[in-house]
Amino acid sequence: MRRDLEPVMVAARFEEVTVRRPDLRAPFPPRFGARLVGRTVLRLERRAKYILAPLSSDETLLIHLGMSGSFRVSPVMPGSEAIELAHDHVVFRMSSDVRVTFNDPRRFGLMDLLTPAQLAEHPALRALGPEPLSPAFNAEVLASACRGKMVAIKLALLDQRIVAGLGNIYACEALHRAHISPLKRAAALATASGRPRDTAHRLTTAIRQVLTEAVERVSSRAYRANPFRVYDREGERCPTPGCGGTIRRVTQNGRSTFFCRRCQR
DNA sequence: ATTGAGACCTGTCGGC
DNA sequence: TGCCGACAGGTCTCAA
Repeated sequence: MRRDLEPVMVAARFEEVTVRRPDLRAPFPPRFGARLVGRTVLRLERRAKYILAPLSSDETLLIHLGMSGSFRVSPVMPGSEAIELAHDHVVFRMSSDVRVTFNDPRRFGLMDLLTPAQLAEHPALRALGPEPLSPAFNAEVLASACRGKMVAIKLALLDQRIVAGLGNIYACEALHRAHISPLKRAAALATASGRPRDTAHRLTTAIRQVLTEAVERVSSRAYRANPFRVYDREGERCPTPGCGGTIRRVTQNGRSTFFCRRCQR
């Protein structure tokens, strides 16, 4: 999403902001539109699953897609009306002559406008753990964050304080690649037998792999029906070479986990 | 402090 | 065909 929006939003000005439905996950801040119009987007950054857009006003636009949010970019054609779909909640008309439309059926998404002080103190942003694709994330860091944790490793991976930006799909996919059972206690990572940190190392490597491939797949628009090895594949054969197991679905804290009991221990 | 359950909201799908 | 429950890529709050 960041890569899609960057070319049309960075260095562009908000010409017009339309809020059709001001109640997403949280209410919009006061004078949301008025504080955007006339401002320029300096950069588009991502942190975990948030997009941050620092503006020429020193405020920062904060965006989260929730479960069902999406953006679409369409050219502004002189004399032709914009197409409006169900659940189009926010429209930005930019000086780059595009419309950027936020669509979100479930309205779990979020848009906020933060002053520098609010940005620095933002509780959700402050609590985030390391970015998984940055050098700050490695086997030592992961193992140490998991030390003493009695929760299942799958749930620890979804905890944004431990690692930032992993969701249900990629937590399942990473554990499968690393051959680690999602049911194992997180603490077991820190005390795994064998070479020191071997398990944690396999997991950090797998996390980097699944995320790197996912970003590549999405930004190249090489879409397939189900590009995942285990997610939403209950009952299918495990894709691990020579495994022969069957993908199972279990529920952990109300979320589905897909894994192979045979090759994930 | 940690953990699990429920809440938020709408759409889709499978079974009867 | 129509209804109903289960489930969905996330996060927050509350209570034990």
